[in-house]
Amino acid sequence: MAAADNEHGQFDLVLHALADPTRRDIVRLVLREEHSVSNLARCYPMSFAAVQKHVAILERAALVTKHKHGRQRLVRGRIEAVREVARMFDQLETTWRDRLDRFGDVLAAPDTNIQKSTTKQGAKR
Amino acid sequence: MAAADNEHGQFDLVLHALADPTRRDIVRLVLREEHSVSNLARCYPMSFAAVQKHVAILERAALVTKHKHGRQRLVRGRIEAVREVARMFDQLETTWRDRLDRFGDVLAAPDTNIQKSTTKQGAKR
DNA sequence: GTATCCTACAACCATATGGTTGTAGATCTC
DNA sequence: GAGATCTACAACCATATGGTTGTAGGATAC
Repeated sequence: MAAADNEHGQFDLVLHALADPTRRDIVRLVLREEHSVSNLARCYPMSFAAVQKHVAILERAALVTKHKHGRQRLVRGRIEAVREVARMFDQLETTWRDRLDRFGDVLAAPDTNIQKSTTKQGAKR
Repeated sequence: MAAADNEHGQFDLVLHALADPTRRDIVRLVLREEHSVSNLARCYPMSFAAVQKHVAILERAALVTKHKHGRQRLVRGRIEAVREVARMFDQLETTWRDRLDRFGDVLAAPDTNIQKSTTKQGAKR
C-alpha cells in the first residue's frame, strides 16, 4: 500500500506513474500527438497488455486521457496535468526550502540541540 | 524491476522515493533539522525497522544523508538534491512542452496557449 | 563490568507490481 | 455475412514492496 494512509493522494499517483521510464516515454509520445494503445504497444519491447496497464496507470494519475475513435482508443497527454505536477513540485520544494531558511542556523551547527527540540515537535501527525 | 531497463536511473529512484507520503514527510522533517532514525521512528505509526527502510530508500535516492553521531545515526535532508530534482522535473516538463509547442496545432484543445505563459514564470524559483 | 539504547540486518508475510497469455467484445474491411 | 484488428479484462506468475519480529553489534550510562 501507500504507507501512511489507505487512499492514494494525487501526488502519490502522479509520482508513482512517472517513476517509470516506459511511462515517462509514453507521456512524451502522447503529448506530441495522440496514439492508439496498440500503436504505443509497438514502440516497446513488451506485450500489448503490459502497455495497456501502463496507460491505465497514467490514466489513473490523470496524466493522459483516452477517447474512443472507431475501434481504437486514442491516448492523449494532458499537458495541464504535467504542468500542474511541476507546479506542485515547485511548491513542495519551496515549502521545504522556506522551512530551511527559517531554521537555517540549525543546520549551520551540526548537532547541538537536536534531541530536545525534536522531542516536542516530533510527535505531531 | 523498474520496467524498461535493469538499472534504475536517478530519476526513477527519486520519483519512487517521493511517491510515498511517509517518505515525503521524513524529507520535510530532516530538512528542518537532523533527526536520528529512532527519533523519526517515533513520529510514525510503524515499527523502527519500517522507518529504517524508508530512510534507506531516501538515502539510495540521495535525498538524505546519514552520519554517525555517537550511538545514533543522524539523518539530514539534502536540499541540493531536492532542488536538483525540481530542476530535473522542470526540464522534463519544458522538453515535453517544447515538443508540444513545435507540434502545437495537434492540441486543438481548450487551453492551447496557456503553456507558453507558464513557460517563463513557471520555472522560476 | 552490566544494563540500556540505537542501529543494522536477516527472516518472514501479505500484497502490489510488472509482466505474460488467453478469451471475449466492438468495430472496421472485405 | 466472414475475417481481421483493436481493445478490455481475467487469470496467472515472479518479483518488489511495505510491513512485521527477532537477533546481534556498538556506544552510552551506570
